[in-house]
Amino acid sequence: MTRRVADSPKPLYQQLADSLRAKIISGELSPGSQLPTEKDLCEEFATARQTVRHGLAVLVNEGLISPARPRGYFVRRHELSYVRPQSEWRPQPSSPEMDRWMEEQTTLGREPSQRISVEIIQPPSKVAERLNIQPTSLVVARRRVRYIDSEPFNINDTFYPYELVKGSEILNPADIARGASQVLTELGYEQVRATDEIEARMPLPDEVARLELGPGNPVLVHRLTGYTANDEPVRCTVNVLIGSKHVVLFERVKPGKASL
Amino acid sequence: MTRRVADSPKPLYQQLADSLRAKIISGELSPGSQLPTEKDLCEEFATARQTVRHGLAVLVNEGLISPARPRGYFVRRHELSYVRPQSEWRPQPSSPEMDRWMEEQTTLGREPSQRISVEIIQPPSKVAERLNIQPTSLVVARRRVRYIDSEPFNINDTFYPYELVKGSEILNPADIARGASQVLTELGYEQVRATDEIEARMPLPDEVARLELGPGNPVLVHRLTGYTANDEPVRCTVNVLIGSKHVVLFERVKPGKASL
DNA sequence: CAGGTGGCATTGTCTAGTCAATCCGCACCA
DNA sequence: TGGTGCGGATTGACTAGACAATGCCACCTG
Repeated sequence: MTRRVADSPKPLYQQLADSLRAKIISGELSPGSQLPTEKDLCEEFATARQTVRHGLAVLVNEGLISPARPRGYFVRRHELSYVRPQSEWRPQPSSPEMDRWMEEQTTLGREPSQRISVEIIQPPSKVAERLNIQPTSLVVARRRVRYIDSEPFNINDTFYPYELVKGSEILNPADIARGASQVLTELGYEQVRATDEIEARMPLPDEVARLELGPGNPVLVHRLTGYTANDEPVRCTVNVLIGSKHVVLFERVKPGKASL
Repeated sequence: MTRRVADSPKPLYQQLADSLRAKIISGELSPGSQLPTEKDLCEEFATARQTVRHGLAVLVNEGLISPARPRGYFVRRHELSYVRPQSEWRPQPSSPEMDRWMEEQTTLGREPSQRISVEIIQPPSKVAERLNIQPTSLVVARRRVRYIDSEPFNINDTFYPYELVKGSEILNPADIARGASQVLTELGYEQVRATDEIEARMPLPDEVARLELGPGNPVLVHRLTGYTANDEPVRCTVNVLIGSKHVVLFERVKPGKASL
């Protein structure tokens, strides 16, 4: 038997999703609060459990709620941190122990940590294009997963043409306090120009694994290519940021106008 | 009866999703091609239709496939257009008939169109913050939905403090060929500085409606605030870009280094 | 040949159940 | 007092069906 009326074209699971979504957006159900259980919703909407689950799945995939088995469904929290790509040109961090990101997060009262690994590989095609090299030539991939309060925060993979950085500190899978771009400068490849490409998509399986993501969690992909004064690309960084945790911020001044 | 073996902890619907996802990523199933029907997959995986549908739903929500009822499921295409926020400082468009975006798209051989509406409202809280005004004061909201080849492409809503622009051309819900920021300059509020904030999230219901989005389609939100030489905010633009169709591009030069 | 029309394959919605997995708290025992 | 184990509530996985809705295509009709 179908409980849908001819006049109401919307399927029941959509009505359920709409109803709960409205409560979440209006704030009636605030972040962190618990939703009614599936059983309760079955009774409220006089329907089978599968239909209720279908409606809840819609909201899960919209990133609005997440199930915490077997405690129930909860409204998700969204706390955004700013990412400022331009800050890489700023003065060096004061502490020689930590890189810029670690220092920033510590200042904000969080507990940052990161896992670094280094590989020598053939570059992914998008990276090869941006570094202007053959896909068969070698690059050094410096891969980082960064954590805050032991929760995954973002992925930060930087690719350098192998010929440029061989034998340098960059091959060492440890923190480089003064920054990898400082090392590049010392090697004679100062990065004076950069392009930033930013896109949004759903994560790939390996990203899901590395960032421990569930459904309804898009990622912000920030691809940064750095060039020398001769317009030679020296590095390509691929940042994969969890959408619900990051905002990327740029500041621009009209050409010809005095900057601050 | 459960067909899951004790050794294989993955549920069947995940195995199905993994199997098809691998074929899509490897290219065995190329963009635009059709997947096996639900019935075929039921036989292949020896399972009930609901389980197959569950597996397919995973891929739909990952943005990899989309169902075209009743023809079957197809691998989604992703074609990205570049968005360059910095180009607003560039010389004016040559044609007096079209604004910059329309002209760019026409040059690329596409058929752009847009729907413009203007309202005078109280600003959303995020906009009020950025314009540094009370949430109860009035703003002019110039709303645009842009289409390419009659498919929705992005949303482009700009908010101006009402006091700044009242009586001007900006209240007119039509194309402003020389650009709205030129009008602001003529009114004595030249925008010489801007900040860009970019985030990724799943779309809200009104965005789903305006952009005709299905599941698995994250959006890129680009929030642009423009300031005068006195650091007064003069406008706040909220661009909602369909993730699978846009890349935002910035170019930077290290301070103190000569630009091109 | 143009236009309608009906059948068919396919996906969409929904039911009513079973059994598994997980976490939490409470009762019980040492 | 402190662990320890058990049970209950809840979500997760899956089955085997029914009927609706949609778009396409082949066929019939004028």
